[in-house]
Amino acid sequence: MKSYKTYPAGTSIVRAGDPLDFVGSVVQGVASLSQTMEDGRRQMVGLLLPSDFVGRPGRAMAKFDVEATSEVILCQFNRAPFERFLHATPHLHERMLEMALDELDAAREWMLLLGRKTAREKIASLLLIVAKRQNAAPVLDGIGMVKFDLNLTREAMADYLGLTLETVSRQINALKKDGIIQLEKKRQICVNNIDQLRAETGTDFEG
Amino acid sequence: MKSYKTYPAGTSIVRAGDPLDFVGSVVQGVASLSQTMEDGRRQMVGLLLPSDFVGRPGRAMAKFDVEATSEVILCQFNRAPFERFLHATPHLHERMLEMALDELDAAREWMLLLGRKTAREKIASLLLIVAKRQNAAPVLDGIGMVKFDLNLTREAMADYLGLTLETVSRQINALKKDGIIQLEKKRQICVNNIDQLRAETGTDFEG
DNA sequence: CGTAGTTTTGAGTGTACTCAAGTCGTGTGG
DNA sequence: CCACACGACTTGAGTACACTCAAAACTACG
Repeated sequence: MKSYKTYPAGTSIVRAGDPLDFVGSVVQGVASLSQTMEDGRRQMVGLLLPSDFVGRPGRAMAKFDVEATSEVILCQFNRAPFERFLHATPHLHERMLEMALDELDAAREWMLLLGRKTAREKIASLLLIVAKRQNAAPVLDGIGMVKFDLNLTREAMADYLGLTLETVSRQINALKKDGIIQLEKKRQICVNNIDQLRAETGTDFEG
Repeated sequence: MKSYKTYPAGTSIVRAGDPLDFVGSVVQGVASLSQTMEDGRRQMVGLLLPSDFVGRPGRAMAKFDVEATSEVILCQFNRAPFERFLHATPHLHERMLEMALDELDAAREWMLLLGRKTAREKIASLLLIVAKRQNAAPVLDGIGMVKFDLNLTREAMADYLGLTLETVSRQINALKKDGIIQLEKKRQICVNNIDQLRAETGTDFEG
């Protein structure tokens, strides 16, 4: 019933429309949930980090693509036995409801970003979110200096933010030129002052 | 514990940040769930039609604005007794989980619209969604002629689609000039051929 | 008939897109 | 060890789609 599986970076975990015979959760790595239009336009609709749930109980068909952005370790459960267990454990529904509602809130905040924020605000918001999730404690310190890895290509960021990869590149370099961030190794971001970054997101909390 | 309340069109039902002491569901009318930035930019993150749930069990503070777009009748439950009832009725969690997951899917499809669709595709998608929800059966008939009311101002549509009201107006009139739709009374839409409209959405299913 | 709200239309602008070339970094094979 | 190739990233020039600002037309209502 339960198994661990490793997916190399860049590979597909599930494709939209495929039968989906398992559910699971991310143990390690970064996976993305996305949607693609016939002409190739792509929109990421979720960033799956460790502890995030994959799949939907009660649905046999995948609705979105799931891809391993970095190498991903997934803890998988076969769907049928998992659902029997779910029904035998009423308390679990409550926990899953909590998780679904949290994701729904996050999706709605993302809608504000996609619909109304400028390219610069989108980039700043993404950096702030990733900084928060990867590095929860230091964000709160007084000086506000934070360093973290951004395990996403420019293209993945673009798909997440509803931009082109060129615009992502230009805006990241603009933030760097303005002294908001520093780049050490292309994918490693150093934020000098987290409040300064927050001011660039356009919104107070989240971003 | 349970009561019905009527909100006139254009009034606020809940404001983000306010204490929220009830949950409920829409009985009649159209309400909107939205977020506003300090400088006034606004993004609708949900369209609440009859049968849709309002509020989040377990949270005392509203995270989004809820407004009556048309006159709205809400069936309300006080939060504390509702939550006691929820805990005494484990089966209810399952039902609420289903609803939350459906909303999450809808939110994710909306993210594709906001991030990647053109103004024309956005309008066509909105019209198709409202047509489906208000008028489920006729959408499926052979000829594909559908008539329905669009109880939204141009501004509300703009906030939902991440556009300006001027762009909404221009695109609606463009669809009319191209013979995809007809306008009877500004807010009443007549779709000649639903498949033609679907072709304008950029995606297969939903829109 | 006048006023306020909504919608349409016009003209000009700007942000992000497209297309294209060039640079950097890393891994491979001669 | 260097040459090369490949992918990721950067940078530039030109364009287009949607935005902004402004005015006019339509609607509803007192």
